[in-house]
Amino acid sequence: MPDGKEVTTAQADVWDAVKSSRAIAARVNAELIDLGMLQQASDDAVVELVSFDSEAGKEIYRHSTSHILAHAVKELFPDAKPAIGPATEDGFYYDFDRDIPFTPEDLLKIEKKMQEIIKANTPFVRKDISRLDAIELFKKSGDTYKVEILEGIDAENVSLYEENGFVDLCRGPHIQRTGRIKAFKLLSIAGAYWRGDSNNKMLQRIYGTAFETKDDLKAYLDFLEEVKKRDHRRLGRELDLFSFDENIGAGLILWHPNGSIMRKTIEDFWRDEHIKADYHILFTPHIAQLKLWEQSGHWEFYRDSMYDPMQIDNVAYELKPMNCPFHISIYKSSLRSYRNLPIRYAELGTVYRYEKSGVLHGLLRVRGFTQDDAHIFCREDQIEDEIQNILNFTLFVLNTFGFEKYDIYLSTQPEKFVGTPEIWERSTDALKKALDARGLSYQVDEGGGAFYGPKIDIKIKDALNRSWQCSTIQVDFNNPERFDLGYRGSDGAEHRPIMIHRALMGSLERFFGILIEHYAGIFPLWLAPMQVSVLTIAERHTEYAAEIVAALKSAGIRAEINADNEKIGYKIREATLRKVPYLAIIGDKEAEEKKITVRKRDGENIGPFTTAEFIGIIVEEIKRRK
RNA sequence: GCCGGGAUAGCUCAGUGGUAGAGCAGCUCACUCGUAAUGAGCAGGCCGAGGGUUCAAGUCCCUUUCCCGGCUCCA
Repeated sequence: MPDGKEVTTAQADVWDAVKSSRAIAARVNAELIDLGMLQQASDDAVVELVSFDSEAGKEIYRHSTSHILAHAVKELFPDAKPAIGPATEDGFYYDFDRDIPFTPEDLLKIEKKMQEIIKANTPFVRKDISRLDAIELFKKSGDTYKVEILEGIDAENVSLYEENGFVDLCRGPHIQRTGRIKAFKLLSIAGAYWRGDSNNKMLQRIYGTAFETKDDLKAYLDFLEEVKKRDHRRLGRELDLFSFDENIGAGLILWHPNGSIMRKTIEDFWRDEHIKADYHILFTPHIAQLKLWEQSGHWEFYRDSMYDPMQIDNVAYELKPMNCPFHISIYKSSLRSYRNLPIRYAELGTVYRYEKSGVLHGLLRVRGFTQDDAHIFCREDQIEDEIQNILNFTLFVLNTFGFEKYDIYLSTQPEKFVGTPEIWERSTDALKKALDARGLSYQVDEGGGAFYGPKIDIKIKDALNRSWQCSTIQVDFNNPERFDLGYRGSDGAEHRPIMIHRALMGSLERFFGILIEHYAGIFPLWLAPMQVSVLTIAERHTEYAAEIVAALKSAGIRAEINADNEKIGYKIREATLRKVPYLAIIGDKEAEEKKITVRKRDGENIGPFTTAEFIGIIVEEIKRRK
């Protein structure tokens, strides 16, 4: 039962329970079935009712809505061939093959037709037939995609669901009647390859979502609105942080003054903390000879997303897509002994990758970006300690930027790999131990490691509970081999070091985009591009206000004066829209008492303070980075 | 890269083959004002770029750049 109660299938009891519940389907002996099939369950079966509250329930509910969508499309556009229509995490979609593209107006028509189908409240009827009969049936109706699916199914029998004359191939289960759908909305139209393969035909996908109540649907649509409001591309323009220019090129970012000062703040923090954590900060070139990436193997694997090499003095040069070969070269610039290890090199290294035009997306997917990269060269026996250090360091950095929830994944040896199984086992074990030592729970992605070593990925959750993968820690057995790295051991012999690649933010640009959305542009004081705006009431206050700004600036605070010929309400509004954390308001009272009245971003008034008191408060808050 | 939709003033957008518009922002002037928009005036455009159809193109057609929603991809 949804409430956790289990009952036996004395039919009458079960039906009473179903009637008084919001059940959508049932799970009998762990198998999901239609409610209508409950009668066939044996008396000793364990029955659980599945409602919309469960993932399975949502999926069935939304999948049924997608059937209704297909039914409506079929009625309105008989030339459209249905392909597949599953539920997704927060909705559903259905793919159709049709020569004429659907328009937003079509969507409204389809919604209307769906309402009619729901209102008719006809039952979903399951039919079990042989696979071959089903193929015949769909061949007759010209449903070539269904035929193709059936041809790929490895079973004697399949099930069909029919609802008021509309038949679809489906494993089920479904809701009992179309009237069960209480709230749905079609959201968008997009292209999608048949079976997700870019060699296949492009179909038209209609996205939608469905909920059990109108209120829940509204809450979801409100959430989508909130996502839109926080869109870093929109806030990036509104807060004048960055832009793109058609004349410069797709996926190439222009950092405006406001964005740049924030980036500088982030970079300063990053570099300072790395130096404290015994990393060496590096700078390396943006282009280098192609042979470096031939040697690293990147050219072989990622040629498609690397820019074409350029010929310079008859030598092929390449815009760098990765920083590792440079760090490796620095490692190799001197003989290393076991006493030197670990050596930690860190760089905010800007790399260029040719991303397909269609995937570019604001700051989140670009063609030029800066990795907060580090490479650690260590002995095998140092891996565990190093990973532990990195984990602590990573979580500290993520916390500082306001991310406190994350999912951690450990990826293990894939089918194709370099190195020996023994070293894979030992280092994977070291990663596990490091995670356990920090008391971090994680999921294991079996076989999900890169060919060159196991890795730990950390996905952060933002204020809207959306997941973003930023941090990655990867052990590398490949590059030390390819670049013939060595160190002199205590035994006097030459040994091969292990490399650990690691990024905390991943890409500075992308992380910045995520930060914008996480904070909705309302940045904590230490990051805010303008920290204090000093607003004058009238012209005669300009002089005192300028004194305050000068004092704030000399204390390292980002401050400005707004002595414009405007009313105070206007100035407050203007600064509030720019999300300036503190507004100092200067009028006769303040000028006379040599004090400052302060209005916080949320509208709260504090003070009055002397300039020194106010500076103390601000500096302290900046220091705490909260 | 693929499918679909777009690009008009700094921003948000209207303009269905016949004289390029609005609001906000900007500038000027007046008001010197106490916690989210004072009023008036002015200026602002190669209608993304290139080609074509037409007496006439922001509007129709082709090419191209860039953007948006997805798909595929992401060291």
